[in-house]
Amino acid sequence: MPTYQKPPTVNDDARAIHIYREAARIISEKGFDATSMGDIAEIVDLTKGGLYYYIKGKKALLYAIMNFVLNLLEEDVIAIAREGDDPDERLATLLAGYVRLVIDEPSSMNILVNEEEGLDAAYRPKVMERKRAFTDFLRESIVAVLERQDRIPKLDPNVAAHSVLGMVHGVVLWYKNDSTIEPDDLVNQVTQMALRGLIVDPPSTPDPKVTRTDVERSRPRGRHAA
Amino acid sequence: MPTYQKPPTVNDDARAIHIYREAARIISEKGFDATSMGDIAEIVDLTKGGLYYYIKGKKALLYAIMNFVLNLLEEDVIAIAREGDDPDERLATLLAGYVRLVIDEPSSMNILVNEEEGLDAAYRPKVMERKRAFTDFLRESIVAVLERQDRIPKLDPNVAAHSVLGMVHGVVLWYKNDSTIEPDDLVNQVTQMALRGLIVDPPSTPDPKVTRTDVERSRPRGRHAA
DNA sequence: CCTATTCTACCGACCGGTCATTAAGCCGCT
DNA sequence: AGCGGCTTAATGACCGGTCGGTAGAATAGG
Repeated sequence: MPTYQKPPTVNDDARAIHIYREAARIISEKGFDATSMGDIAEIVDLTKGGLYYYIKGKKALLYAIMNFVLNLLEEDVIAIAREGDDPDERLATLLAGYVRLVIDEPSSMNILVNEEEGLDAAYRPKVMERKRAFTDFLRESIVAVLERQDRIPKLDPNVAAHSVLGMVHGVVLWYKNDSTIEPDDLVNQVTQMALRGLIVDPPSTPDPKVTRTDVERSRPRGRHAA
Repeated sequence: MPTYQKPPTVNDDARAIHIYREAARIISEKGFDATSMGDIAEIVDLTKGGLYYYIKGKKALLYAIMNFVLNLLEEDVIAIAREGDDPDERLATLLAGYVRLVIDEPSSMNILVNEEEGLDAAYRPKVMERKRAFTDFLRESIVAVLERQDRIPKLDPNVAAHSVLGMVHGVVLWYKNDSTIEPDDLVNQVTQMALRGLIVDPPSTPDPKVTRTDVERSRPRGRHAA
């Protein structure tokens, strides 16, 4: 049992993060199953064996990526939306923040949404619970808005919530940053479309300053994190 | 060049169709890569080898499933929407038909949307072209509607089209037929939500009689079809 | 300051297993 | 007898994961 503990070097951390991000990118492109550990090793200039110095296993890697983006979701989107009092404003903030997250972290978000079957059975419930918490919050926010209107025909909050989710998740499948439309514009348009589907007279999209995703705060930390 | 053509027997055809549909179901549940030929053989009561009497290969199977649902899309959704003259009505018909298709054929639709990476490079362009044609038609239908309004801020037709697509595709991920909401209801609500996002004063959802998907007309035909 | 030891970061070979695909042959029906 | 419909068995590719080993940097001892 060594008494000396080496302080964590900056480089270790940077290397690990680099691996997580590159892995997320390639997994998002090719799919989890179709991406081999060799593929991942190659793009971070390691051999497969070397990769296992940083990564516990393929399943753990997937779980780590999902946790990374779930942290962002809770800290930078949900928490901020919770601060709002007015239901309309709250929903608008929530939606804008969520769209921004999808734009800022398309790879991880894509994986979170589309690769749940690849999760280890031991991890799955934890991820599902956190996803459910978000869906619940979104649905409640929608209900609060719908209650102040008398729409005919009645809109089922569950249908509404999932429709909005689908709309936002779809962004990851087609939006490329180099296209003609700016990220801020996209956030605005998608948010407005969703709100108009729900609210008769929606507020304008909130100021983007509060919705910018803060990557640094939620990255995976330490070796074999997650 | 044979002069005699064996007429297609009912049984061959029925068995093949059964295989396609069961395969679509299980692939949609577990994902294409995670579904082995053994899995598919098992649920249709064959051995892996026996399956190859009906199927040319795994890639061809995927391609066949996609073609099956693309045929439905073109024959039962696009064609009918094209008949409408009024832009608002046309868009409403198109959306309702598309939602209905997603509800009627969730497995194949899920595969069409989410398993494109698994396609053989030789097949991919053909599938992409047909998907693009649908997206184009949807976008044009949206443009025709938007042109009659003066919305501020301007809605990008591309953003609008893809948002609507995402919304509808999302249905497949959460809607279970045994839930409290009826399929007709769901078609109505999703269509209305999408239209409200686009149109100030949308028409009501069209009569469902014209939008019921006709499976028999677009199934894969013959041995090793596709 | 020099040497011995330990630790970090990584390599390359390899293993057990799974998978898609194919070949050869068997069985029952006509 | 012959063929359609199927089974059994084998093959080769690939994959996730393990392991022994090692160059070199860091640390400790004298």
